[in-house]
Amino acid sequence: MIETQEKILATAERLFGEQGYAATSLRHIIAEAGVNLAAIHYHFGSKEDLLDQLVMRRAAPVNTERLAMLDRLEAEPGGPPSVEKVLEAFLEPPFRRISEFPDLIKLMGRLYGEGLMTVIGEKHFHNVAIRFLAALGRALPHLSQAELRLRGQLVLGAMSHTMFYVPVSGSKASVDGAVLLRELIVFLSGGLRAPAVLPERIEEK
Amino acid sequence: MIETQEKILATAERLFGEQGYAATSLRHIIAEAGVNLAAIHYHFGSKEDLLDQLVMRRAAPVNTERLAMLDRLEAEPGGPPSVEKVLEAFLEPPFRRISEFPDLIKLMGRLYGEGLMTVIGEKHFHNVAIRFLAALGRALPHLSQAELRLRGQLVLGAMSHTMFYVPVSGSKASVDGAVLLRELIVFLSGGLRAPAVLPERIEEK
DNA sequence: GTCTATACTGAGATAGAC
DNA sequence: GTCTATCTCAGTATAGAC
Repeated sequence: MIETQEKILATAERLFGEQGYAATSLRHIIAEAGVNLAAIHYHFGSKEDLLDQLVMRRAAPVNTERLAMLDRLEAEPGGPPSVEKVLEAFLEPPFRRISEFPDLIKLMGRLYGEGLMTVIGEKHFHNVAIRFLAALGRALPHLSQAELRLRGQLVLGAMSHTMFYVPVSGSKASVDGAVLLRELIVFLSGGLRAPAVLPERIEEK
Repeated sequence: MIETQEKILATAERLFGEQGYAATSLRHIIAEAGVNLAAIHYHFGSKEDLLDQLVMRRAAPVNTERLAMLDRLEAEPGGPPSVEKVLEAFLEPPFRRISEFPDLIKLMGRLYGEGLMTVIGEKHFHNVAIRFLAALGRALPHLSQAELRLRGQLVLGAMSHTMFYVPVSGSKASVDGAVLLRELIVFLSGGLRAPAVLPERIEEK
């Protein structure tokens, strides 16, 4: 069946989001999906490859949107776009999807800490990171390259932690995705605009 | 031997920090420590309990220092301590130890994403979080309780991501712990001081 | 091309001998 | 306190049925 792949993807997406990648066994996935264990390896190769395809199925359109929004911003006259605009182009596409794919968003947040985002991220997000870091640099000329990269990591940290930890549609204090987005943009642009503290260049490579 | 416990703790601390908790097997630990597999379960109960004890052995003095620094700040005359001072009391104790325990610091950063900090954190860090959130609230009277908690999460996200990702004594662009500390304080206080965006109270509980 | 049955290796955990 | 043997369950690999 061609539906086997889809059943595996949908079930794995849900279980990974609910329990995390490491805590979810392939046998749990196949039990809930009603497929055979070997079907996963036939269609996806390995557990890690399943995760990769699962993440990229949702993340690819997000990255396309991010770059399109950045393109539009940079085509506007009046100098380089502001920090807030750049952050919005980066954060709005994922956070708009929180209500539609809450488990997937939470999973993405998890992956940073599970150390898996290093692998997946390097493969699929590198060009996005380059583009946005450059745009941030033009909006923040007072920062050196080294300090800009450092602060870019802080942005990623706050973003991924938000995706994972903040209850978005859960039981307790649920927070709207749009509210989270505004909060992140205000907080992070405040941090990015702070004065430079690295007076000179950090040792490179 | 009483040294068995210590050998296990030291080896596990190193391996967990290098490879992460999930990726490190007990059999790998015992091989490098030169002890028997069952010794881990005898002395620590389980892999997760080993992690717990290992983390708290280093984190307990850090938390004691944090609270002592906060006590001193709040005893000073002249109104509530500034955001920067509160952040320094929270961040300086762990970041000062980066050169001494780089693996442990990296491990702590990992744990947030591996979902294990929720368990360990709730048990051992709750009182610290309460105290520092209250101190931040007094320094930031323009924020509602809900927005304060939200921004507190962003602080934790940036901090843990920094502990995990930023190369501190590694191969590439190594960054000094003191530099990271200053960068974090400047960035996070800039974010925390940003204007409020939640006009009213968020649905509670 | 798809899927199933089964086996292999390595994981954490535990009971019991010493 | 320590160690051997063993249990269950994980991810993976493959032979072969449809």
